[in-house]
Amino acid sequence: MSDSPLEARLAQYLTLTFAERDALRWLERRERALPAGEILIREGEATDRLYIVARGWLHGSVKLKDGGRQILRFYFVGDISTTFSIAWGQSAATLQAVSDTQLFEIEKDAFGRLFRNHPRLGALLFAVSTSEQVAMADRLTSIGRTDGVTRIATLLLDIRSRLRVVDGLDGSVFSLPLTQQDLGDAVGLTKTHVNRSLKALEATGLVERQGRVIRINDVERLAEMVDFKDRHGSVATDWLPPPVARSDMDHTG
Amino acid sequence: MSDSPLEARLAQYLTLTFAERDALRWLERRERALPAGEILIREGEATDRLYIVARGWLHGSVKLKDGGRQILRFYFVGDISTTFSIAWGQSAATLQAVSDTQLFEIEKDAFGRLFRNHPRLGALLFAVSTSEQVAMADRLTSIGRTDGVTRIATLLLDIRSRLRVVDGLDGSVFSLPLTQQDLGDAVGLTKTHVNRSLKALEATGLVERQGRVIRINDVERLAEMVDFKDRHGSVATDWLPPPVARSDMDHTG
DNA sequence: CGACGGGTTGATCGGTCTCAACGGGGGTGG
DNA sequence: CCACCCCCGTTGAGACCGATCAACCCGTCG
Repeated sequence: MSDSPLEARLAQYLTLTFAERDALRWLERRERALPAGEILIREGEATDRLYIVARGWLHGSVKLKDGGRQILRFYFVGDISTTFSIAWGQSAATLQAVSDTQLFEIEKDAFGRLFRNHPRLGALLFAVSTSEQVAMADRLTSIGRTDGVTRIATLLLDIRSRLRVVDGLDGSVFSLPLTQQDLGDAVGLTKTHVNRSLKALEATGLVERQGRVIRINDVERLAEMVDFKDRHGSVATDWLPPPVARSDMDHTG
Repeated sequence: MSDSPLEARLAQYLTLTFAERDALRWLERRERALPAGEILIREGEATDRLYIVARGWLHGSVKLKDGGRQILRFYFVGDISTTFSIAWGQSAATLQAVSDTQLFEIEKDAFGRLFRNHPRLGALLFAVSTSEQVAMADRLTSIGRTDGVTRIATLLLDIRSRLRVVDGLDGSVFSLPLTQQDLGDAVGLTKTHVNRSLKALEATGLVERQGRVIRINDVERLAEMVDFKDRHGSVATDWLPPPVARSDMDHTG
């Protein structure tokens, strides 16, 4: 695996300097494979590591008092698992591979040095993190105020949109290796009702299923119907500080 | 108003250098008052500004297709309104003052320069932003999977916890200048059901109300009952890069 | 071949929404 | 200064969405 997922992601927003690209690749040295279904880290477990997704995807979840589970977000190629671990010495969520996954493992220290050596990247990562926060706010709205069909449709559109950015997914057909229970844990429905909602979605003709392969027949219309906003397309970069001069190149901080 | 709210907030996590404190104060020059109920910026409106809360509090909300409203988060003293605006040229939410508010207005450019001149602060702001994201994830869980009483109780505990950090609130009595409609928009309930949930909460004896003043009689037990986790207490700073040397002091970037 | 996990469907229950009405308090205009 | 009104809080009755409980099917795997 020679491609750098994080570099590829950030390069979508910004033309990176050689030094910046170098620094990003420097982070991505310790590679690790994680088969589908395996758990990377558990809620509450101590850690000083972060992970960059290089292939496949994962989800982050928490256990509820009543034994249930809430899936909080998904991690796709180029995402960094800072959300639930960087602000504490332990993980605030359980990270589990949805599909076969390839990861780069990095120390929090090295991530910190990135802010020091490449402040423009630090600021860009801040912006990306913020856009993810807005995406989570959208999910909050979806879960809090809309019915089952809308929640499911919104989730499908969101996942498709992410896979598009990340896998270069061209059309509107994608594999969704989640059980209906998983979907329910993500949108706050029981598996029973997820099933009914999926059926109802299919009945509109806008979505088709064949096993765990999803086809969205009319993305525009479905997005309009459920008031979906794509937050993953772009990020403002006009406010970023200039990149550091070449002579400042340095990995050690 | 001579105190620096952002400096005070960040100093809770870290001993700041003189240069860092200076840089933070440098951001807080353009002051602005906003009376309770006034709108700072509307969803979709173009902006290149951020705001630091110096006094009072606000909330950020979005309009729904059906005419409803979802309150996404609250902003307290020391918070920066980066969430809904820094990643785009326009605001993703409407910001409205809950109480009489004092703000510092800053340009996104100046915020960007902070990453350049004081990378340690940039990294710290990243960490703080991430912890807010986890707090939002908690709300997602609360709204998605729990009943009305629990949602309201969780919201009350969260607000109290924030006011504590920020206003030095000592006990468990605080003023809550929100209508029951507002509370409903925050937790995803109708005002009718907010009222019933509040009544039910009072019936447990754990919470009292007198008008819009709330008293939580037994914080521990209530937190235990609704599985509330306080995310605002601390932030890991061991991974931050070292502060810049004194000679690097500079506002212009 | 039996066990198991996931998908599907039906029946019933319950929490929340909707619709509706009323009361109180504070602000406004006469 | 009083009357009105409007917003907010409160309470009730009925409808509805999604949860719960339960059963059955199917494919896979041991």
